[in-house]
Amino acid sequence: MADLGDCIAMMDEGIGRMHEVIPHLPAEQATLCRLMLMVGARMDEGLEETLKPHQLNHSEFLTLMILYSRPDGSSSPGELCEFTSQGSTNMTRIGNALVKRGLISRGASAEDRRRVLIRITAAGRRFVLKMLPPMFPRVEAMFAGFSATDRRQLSRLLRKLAKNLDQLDADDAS
Amino acid sequence: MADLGDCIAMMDEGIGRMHEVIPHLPAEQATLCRLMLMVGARMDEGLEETLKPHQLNHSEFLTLMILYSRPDGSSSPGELCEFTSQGSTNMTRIGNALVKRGLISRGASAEDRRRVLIRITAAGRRFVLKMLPPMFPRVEAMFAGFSATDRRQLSRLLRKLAKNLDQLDADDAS
DNA sequence: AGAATTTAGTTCACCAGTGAAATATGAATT
DNA sequence: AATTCATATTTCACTGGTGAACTAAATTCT
Repeated sequence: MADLGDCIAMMDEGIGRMHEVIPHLPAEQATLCRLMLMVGARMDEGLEETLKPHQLNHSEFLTLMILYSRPDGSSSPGELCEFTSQGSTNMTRIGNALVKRGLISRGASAEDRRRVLIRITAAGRRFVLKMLPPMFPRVEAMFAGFSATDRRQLSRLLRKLAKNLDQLDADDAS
Repeated sequence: MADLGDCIAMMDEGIGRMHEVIPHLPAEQATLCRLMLMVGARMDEGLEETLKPHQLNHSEFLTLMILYSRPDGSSSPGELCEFTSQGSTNMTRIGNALVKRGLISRGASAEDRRRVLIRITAAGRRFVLKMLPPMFPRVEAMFAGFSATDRRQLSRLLRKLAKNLDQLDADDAS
């Protein structure tokens, strides 16, 4: 796998040269944009790699974590789609996969029988409790050398960025 | 498309509840991790959306931009793989697509005939110069409300995070 | 020089995810 | 009761990307 540092160096040079040719290019913002994309993608790859031994992919993992973190351990496909940013087509497949492994159960809701009720099983909970702790050291190592202030700042800036992105999406839609 | 703000609120609650059950969970780092993944993914979606009218996907765009930003406008598949973080298989397909549209040219290298020389064409340059400027407002809007300090901080923190990720990958490999 | 190894790219078969359309069913509105 | 709307699933065709096997050229090692 290529070094992120190298990719970043390449990008800095590249954007620098582009900026000379296209003076009104917002170089600083473009750089931040590319940084986010690169680092985000690399984190995703890392996570996917971590999950592989457990035979899970990112969206299955996320689905399971949402269910686990729910007070009642349950949700509906639609809601899971929303919070995992997955399409319903894919959520059906994710559900199939997790049901087959016995980590979740799927049944019709009592009140509204259009709805499907998805619930994490006892085995699912055990699975999460077993697979999660070994991931902690890696997550901590990612932020090695980050002061408490650094972490607060990063959190603040990412949330601010998220808000701007939501605003952009809202503008597009209208 | 679901609101990022909602997803983030969900995550904050979820990680909070998990933290009660699993006290040694590194909640702050996990939150930062998820924030990066969510915001990164959303930026990726936005970019993909922006590129769709031009019939390009992210990796084709990136490939083209790297070539454009090169002093001599040329590179090799292997090098492009490295900096786009793509596999060679996929780079072959990207090349096919861009050649078919006349945006790049592909030929055997004179010195080393295993190598393939990829070069952006005049049409490719015109294409970039035409499609790029309309993207600037969006990039600027992403960082609306970011002070100069905010931007510097974010850049610093992302680069730091990148360094840690490289370190982790290096450790894994050894 | 000749064999073995390494490097660069391509081809092929596959997987994960998407978007659209069809189906089914229940809920809400009138 | 009929219409409209909401929820979920399935199927199908498609995109983007990957791993494994393969080809060809160059480099290294006797």
